[in-house]
Amino acid sequence: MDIYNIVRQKIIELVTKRYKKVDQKTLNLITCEQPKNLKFGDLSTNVLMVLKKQNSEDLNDTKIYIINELKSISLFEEVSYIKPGFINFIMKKEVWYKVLCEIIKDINYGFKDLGLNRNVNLEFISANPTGPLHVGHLRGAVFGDVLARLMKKTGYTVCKEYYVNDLGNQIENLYETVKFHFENFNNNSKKKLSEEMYFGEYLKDIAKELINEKININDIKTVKEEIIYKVLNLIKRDLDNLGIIFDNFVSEKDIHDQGLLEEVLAKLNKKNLIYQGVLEKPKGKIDKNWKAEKQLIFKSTNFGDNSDRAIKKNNGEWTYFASDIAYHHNKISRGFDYIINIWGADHAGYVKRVKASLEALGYDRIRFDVKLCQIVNLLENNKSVKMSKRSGNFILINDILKKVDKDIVRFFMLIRKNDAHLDFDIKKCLDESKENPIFYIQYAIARINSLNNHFKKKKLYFSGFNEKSFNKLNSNEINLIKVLSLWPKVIESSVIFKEPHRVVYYLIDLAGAFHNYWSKGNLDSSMRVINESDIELTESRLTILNSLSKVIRSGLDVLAIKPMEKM
RNA sequence: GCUCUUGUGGUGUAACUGGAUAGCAUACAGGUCUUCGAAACCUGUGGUUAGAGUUCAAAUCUCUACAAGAGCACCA
Repeated sequence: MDIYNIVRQKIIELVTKRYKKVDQKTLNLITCEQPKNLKFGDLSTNVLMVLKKQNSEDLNDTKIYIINELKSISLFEEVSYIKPGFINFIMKKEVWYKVLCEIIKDINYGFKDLGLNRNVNLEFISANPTGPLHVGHLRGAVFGDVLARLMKKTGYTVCKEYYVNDLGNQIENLYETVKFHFENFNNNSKKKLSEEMYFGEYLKDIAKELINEKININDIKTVKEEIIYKVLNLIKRDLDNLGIIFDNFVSEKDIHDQGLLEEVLAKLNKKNLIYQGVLEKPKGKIDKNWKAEKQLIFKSTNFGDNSDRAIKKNNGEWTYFASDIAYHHNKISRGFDYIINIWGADHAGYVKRVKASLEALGYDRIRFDVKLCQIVNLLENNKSVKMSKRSGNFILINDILKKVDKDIVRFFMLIRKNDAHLDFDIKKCLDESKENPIFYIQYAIARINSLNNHFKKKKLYFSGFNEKSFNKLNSNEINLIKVLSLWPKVIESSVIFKEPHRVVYYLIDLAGAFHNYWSKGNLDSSMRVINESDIELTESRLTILNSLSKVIRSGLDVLAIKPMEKM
């Protein structure tokens, strides 16, 4: 039961009844929400201000009409009109009783069907299969996983997908590196890895395994496959340790082998969007190696891109972009009508060209959305840890998970909105104090558990929670229900805007509301939850707190974090 | 040069996508445990980069300036 939505629907009904010609756009502007400041009531709507914009006529009659109609639906204690044009409502207490009953009853409280079974392909991480995952992948990993969880719980059919770039120069280099280790494993030659090769002990391990498997290192095709398979297993191990399971891994090589690039090129060619030409020299950084070369080019500027983009290199090989077009084409032909990609912010410049390619292929009905995650700044001992590929200085996810529990890592990855920079401070994660919001949230659950235990120990007996016992509650308790009533909206906006951090912030708020309530008992003993002389009151309070605990658990579950029953 | 992000108290950030007195944490100054868990709570100081515009209403939209970050053939 989303009380705000119920009232909103009612208002929309009233408006359409009175103004037959009112359009959907206007109706969408009508809001019905809990005001930030509760002195304006429990619920507030801007209908009149929205209508005023559309109609020049005097709205006094409308105002009276709407207010009277709303008064008659028996949800409200009071309906009032205030200055700029808000209508504010105060709920009857029994409404909060009903809201509470709903929260108790509904196992999926807060999760509405928003997706209508829409078929979503959610691609994230897609780190190259050249090594285990490192800190740079962490944020996108958690973001994607939690977004998927949210969408699955709200009626979307979600396929979590990982795109494996198992082609190209990097794989050559990977092969060369392993071959190097393979050949130099037992002799103490002083040869060093060359510029292009990959650092990291894991490749020595893989070389050793290949030696043990007695593989022919010059059987390039088989060896490459074997290496990719092994590295991918390292990645899967990391994912597993983070609690992330993918539904599908797609190989770039497969996309090539299936001839999808040719297929896509033919389509674009048919639309006269392909030409042989020379791209302009890029501005910005000066690269001495740059040469003007004739290439096969896609006219992406026709679709809002800043520059046309090469499809084939001068030597006739496909570009990375070409296989990406084919890959997205492949996603759509597999029946997905909603495509979400989660990329690092360094890929921002890539968005336009992929959008352009989809538009060019005529997929304008497909919803395509890219969420960019800003860089994570890893802090250790208050110093920023810089990573670089060349020096082999990588902080692996595995290293982090040795120090910090996965649940805490997940939490901290969502403590900022995706497009804000994120400082990830290992010391703060380990801090078990009020500076650490995850403990603040967990502490609320632990305290509520503790109350339940006390109640049991005292051998008090439940008399059965009902409206009569509910009526013993005061505004402090009702306020907790008001916070709980926001949960459906938090979920909805988290999903619609793809901003899972909202769940985190809500949980902090909710825990705050609880701790505040609890502490009232320190000053005023009548506000202590357990009151042996009034079982009905005690029970009503526990009912609310247990619902609160339930919503916190439900929120933690979205983040895939285990509740701590005791701390 | 161009494109994309982002500018919110001293610091780190949120704001129901345009709503009413901008929320939270930290820092700072005070206060609260013989009693349900003080890993908590309460009170106070302090903020929307600057300027203009649109609007009944702007942190949010538009323009200009300033500042920070990322990207700009091929490679991934």
